[in-house]
Amino acid sequence: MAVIDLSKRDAPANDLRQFLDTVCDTHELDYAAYAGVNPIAQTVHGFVNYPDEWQQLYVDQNFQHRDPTLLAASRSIAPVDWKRLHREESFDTIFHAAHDFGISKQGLTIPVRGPYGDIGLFSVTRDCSEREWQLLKSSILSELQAAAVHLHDHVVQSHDMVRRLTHPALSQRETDVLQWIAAGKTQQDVGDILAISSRTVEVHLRSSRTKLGALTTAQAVGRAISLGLIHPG
Amino acid sequence: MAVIDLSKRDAPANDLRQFLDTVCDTHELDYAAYAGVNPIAQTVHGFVNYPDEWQQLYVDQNFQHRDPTLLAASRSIAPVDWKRLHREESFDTIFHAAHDFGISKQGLTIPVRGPYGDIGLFSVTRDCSEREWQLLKSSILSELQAAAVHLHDHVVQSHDMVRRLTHPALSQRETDVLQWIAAGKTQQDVGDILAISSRTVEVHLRSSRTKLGALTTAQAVGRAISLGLIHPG
DNA sequence: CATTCTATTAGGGAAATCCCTTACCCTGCC
DNA sequence: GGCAGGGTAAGGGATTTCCCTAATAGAATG
Repeated sequence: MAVIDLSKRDAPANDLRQFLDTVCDTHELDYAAYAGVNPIAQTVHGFVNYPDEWQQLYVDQNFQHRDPTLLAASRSIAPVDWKRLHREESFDTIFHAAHDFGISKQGLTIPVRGPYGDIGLFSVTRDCSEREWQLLKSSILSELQAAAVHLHDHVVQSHDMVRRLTHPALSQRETDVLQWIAAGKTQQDVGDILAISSRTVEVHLRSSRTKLGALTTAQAVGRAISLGLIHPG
Repeated sequence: MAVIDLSKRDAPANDLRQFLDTVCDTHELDYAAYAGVNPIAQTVHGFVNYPDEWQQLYVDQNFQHRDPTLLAASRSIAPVDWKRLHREESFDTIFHAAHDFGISKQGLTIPVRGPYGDIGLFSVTRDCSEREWQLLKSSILSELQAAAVHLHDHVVQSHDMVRRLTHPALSQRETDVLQWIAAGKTQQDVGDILAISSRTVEVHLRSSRTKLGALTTAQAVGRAISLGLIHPG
């Protein structure tokens, strides 16, 4: 098994980048990429070994917000073969450009989730015939999945992402209020239930929205549910 | 939290039970177990190939609430070797009892998370020397991780199907609107995005609420997310 | 011990949502 | 054909939410 134990190293970006290279070398892959999604800050941190020019374009164009491989994988449990996305319009938009940099349309993305809503997305590509790709995939998929878990675990352990997420911390009152709102109560209802003014309820809601990075209460409810902070009512 | 034995309810569970047996046979393991945690319904769905008597005791004693292997794994990204838990008091409490049924203290639990807060916990055990265990573990870990993902994906897929069948579908427009609302847009924003009046957006929202049995849009968003009809924004 | 930060409480006024109603176009059923 | 039902679209007016401001208490920091 060709998994480097990153946890035994001081590993900022260089080691992660090197880990991607090692994965590619040992598994006959062209490129590998890791993207860590922080759902609260709405940020994506990535490490890739794609050509610098493609990397630059990708970032400049904000592709991470509409990359169908990332979107599909972030909604899936199992690995997503990009073949499933070939029909989608947005796929062509991005991979037509990627092709100019020698990046294949053949690849897959493996999602890994942590306990605080954090998502790691590990992608690899390989330019070859479809039959070769299927053979390669089936022979290395489980090792890639293990590598993805390893990678995401390591990034979350070392990155400050975890510190914000492990203290996701809605206060008791904020959780109470949001839970009742998710249960379909109005602010006035919640005020009556909790024996406080509806204006106070609104303040708790506002600070909940701020902490969750949500623009509206509806978004905050959705996010809190997906983070396991409250339950759907 | 109730434990539901899938093997006595759903038909496909027999396949899953058989899958556990296969994993044990091909990887020289004693026992395997899967527990699916549904944070919304507050239930644990499990199937195992442990001895029936142990299963019975486990359920009767509500061990799922304090089983340290499940607790540790549900907070971890990477697989948890039970060795790490041997010091804990709660571990002895349960595994002293388990030992009477021929279940080893040597094992590991692999967590897998889905996009809606759902967690799958896949555990395997093997009674052997520690050195043998380490060797076995390193040789099959990645395959076990892949198996865990496969299991959880399979379980969630079949449950989703059930939920989708018993719940009314939202129309395309309703889904569009609700998805944008969940992404933090206002009704006016959504109207601009979809090139319709904000009043029309409101009508779609209202019929979404009606169909989902929700009193407010926030509740509808929460419910739609938990039903997998839209994604958290 | 002063200071800063967060949690909790709340009011006035602007902004957005929500309810009721109308309208048109489909699709399916008697 | 006629008609019921659902999807889509929209306006007027009542209700609710949201933003700004502000006070108090307790915990953490220096």
